[in-house]
Amino acid sequence: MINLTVTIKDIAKLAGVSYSTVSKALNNSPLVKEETRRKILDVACEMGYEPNLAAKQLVRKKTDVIGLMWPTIERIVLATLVTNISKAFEKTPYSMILSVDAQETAVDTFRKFQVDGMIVFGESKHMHLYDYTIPFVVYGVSESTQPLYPIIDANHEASMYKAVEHLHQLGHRQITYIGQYDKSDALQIEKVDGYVKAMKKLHLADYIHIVDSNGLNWFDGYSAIDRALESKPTAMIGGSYDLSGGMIRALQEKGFSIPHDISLISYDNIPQMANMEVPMTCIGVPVHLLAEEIVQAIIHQIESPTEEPTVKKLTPTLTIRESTGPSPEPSDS
Amino acid sequence: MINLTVTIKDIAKLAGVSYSTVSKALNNSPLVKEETRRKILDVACEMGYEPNLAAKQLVRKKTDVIGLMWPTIERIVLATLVTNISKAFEKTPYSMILSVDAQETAVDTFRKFQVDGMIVFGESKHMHLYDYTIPFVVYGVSESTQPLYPIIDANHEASMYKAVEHLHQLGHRQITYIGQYDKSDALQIEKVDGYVKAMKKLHLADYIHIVDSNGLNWFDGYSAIDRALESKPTAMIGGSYDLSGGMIRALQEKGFSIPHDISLISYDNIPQMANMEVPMTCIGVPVHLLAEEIVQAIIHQIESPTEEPTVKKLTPTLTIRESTGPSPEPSDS
DNA sequence: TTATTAATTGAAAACGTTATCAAAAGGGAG
DNA sequence: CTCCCTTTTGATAACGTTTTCAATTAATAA
Repeated sequence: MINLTVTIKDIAKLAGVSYSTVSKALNNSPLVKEETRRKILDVACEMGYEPNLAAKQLVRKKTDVIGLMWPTIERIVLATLVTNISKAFEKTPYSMILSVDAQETAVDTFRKFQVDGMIVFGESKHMHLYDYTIPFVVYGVSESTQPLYPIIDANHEASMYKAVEHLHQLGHRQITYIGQYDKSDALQIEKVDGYVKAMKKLHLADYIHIVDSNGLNWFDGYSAIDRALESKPTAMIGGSYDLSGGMIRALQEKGFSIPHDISLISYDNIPQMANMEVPMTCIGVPVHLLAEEIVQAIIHQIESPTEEPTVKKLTPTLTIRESTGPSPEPSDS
Repeated sequence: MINLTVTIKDIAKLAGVSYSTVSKALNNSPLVKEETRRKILDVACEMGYEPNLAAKQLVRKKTDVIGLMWPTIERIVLATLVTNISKAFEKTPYSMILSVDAQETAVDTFRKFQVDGMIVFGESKHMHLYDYTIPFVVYGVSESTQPLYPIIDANHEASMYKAVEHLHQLGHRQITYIGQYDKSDALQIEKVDGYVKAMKKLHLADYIHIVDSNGLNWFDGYSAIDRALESKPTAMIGGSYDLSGGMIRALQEKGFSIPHDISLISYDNIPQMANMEVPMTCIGVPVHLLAEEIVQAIIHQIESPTEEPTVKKLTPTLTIRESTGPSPEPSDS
């Protein structure tokens, strides 16, 4: 049982050494003899010692804490990423705290806490985070030119290419895309563009069919199916997790068997994809890798802050499960 | 612009006073003359002074920070509550940090940060949070006997009564309930029980009709409508926000007009209810009040921790919007 | 005036660490 | 046995606050 009232001095007394030696021992300094280190550690453990973060921070001027700004908590899309980032931090000396406040408030809170760095979801045009001196990285912003801050993002174009390519290799030609086509949402547009480019590259330009789901929720996918079926596709790509859930259900209700009659690939590479009504083949950067990269990026930014900011586009993975199979039609194209 | 390198001593030098006086001035101590206080505050403001939390914490042994444990971040139900709690804290001297880790990890993190208190969502049977010395309150646990820790919860039975009563007054008799009936989920069961009790109390026992939605998502509500219509109801009560969204859509697709043909009340009292396809009449504790109560409870718990823990059941509010109206049938019962 | 009290200010200790040196102990070599 | 060098340990000064109590100043009464 941890006891927060035990200090380094108590340990020193019990171990019969000076408290500066205890400090060194606890920080694995090479300056202390192995034997005494062992003894000190034993005593510390026995007393349930837990270092006082505030005291440490006061002298080190470092908190080993990173703040994650997530003002749009109601939009669940990022929840899985957040938990994965949290887990990724466990393997590092850093811990993470989360703020759900508006960006201005959040950055103030983090400054008060003196976090060593920040992770920012999306971009806020009205804020100049780089005016502050806290290192930060941004996730999920499309920016190809020289950025003002380090950006981590998935390579959506490459994702779409992999999806189309996979279906093409299985003999599919009529591959229909269902997703949101909202010009103000750069991320969605990038997916659509990626789909179009990939189809063209694979000489499937004639088969391009984009169905605007008018949203990214379950029911948007469910109700887009009728329009999608107009092109008599043998395969479909769903633009996001929730969307694909609705698509599966609608197809099954109409008597289609997946993947026998129609193959399905979904965007977003999260573990939940394996637990859907039909285990989903999906593309995208696996969310635990994404988390890992984001964590690495911010730590790098903290520890060598001088470098020029770069955009890091992560290579997506195609995760093949049971929702894709060979095209039912003879591929006589 | 805030400058974290400015200390109390810098201010003292510039203001021509001792740094202990500065400390008092900044803490609004009555021991310092108004005139000097003013001057010090001016200097502090001009220099962009921000107190060092670590130093403060070291001597005060208090952080003014409260930790919120929310391990099931993927279940969005509580997101609105979290943002409201966060906002509620803005009016207090406390700030909030969030941990999405498993309870064991979360409590360790919070201990390290030396939070003054914790808010726990739901209960974890395997953990004895009261073994630790940090004050905490629990939200959303049904427990009527003498609890081991302070509990805040909505009065679900009273909620249901208000809902049924409202519909009854509008002349409705056949009031059908759609919700999850999962025996292992105490909260859902409480709602169903509340509905049954209310119907009986209002002499509507013959009209009781419970439709198990087998879940709490949008589509669960959507697809439960057919079964609900079997009893030819003039009114329905939906067990949660998402559920009600699906119910509205299904009813509209079938050509029912709300509230002309069928009245609808939803459980959960969140602002989003006003923005649905049909602005929803709803019951439940308004989420901002709930947040307020939770915040008050943990602060109380911190500041007078000796009292016996109690269960606080909050009185629900019926918020009437456009989804309820008079029964289309003559109320000749 | 001078003594007495009240209002204001300041000096210094404390909070629990880390970090920097100086001091002590140990180990060879001459 | 002494000297020097290496290893290990310990004193002490920070870090930026709050808090306690002593010291000063101002105000009042005698």
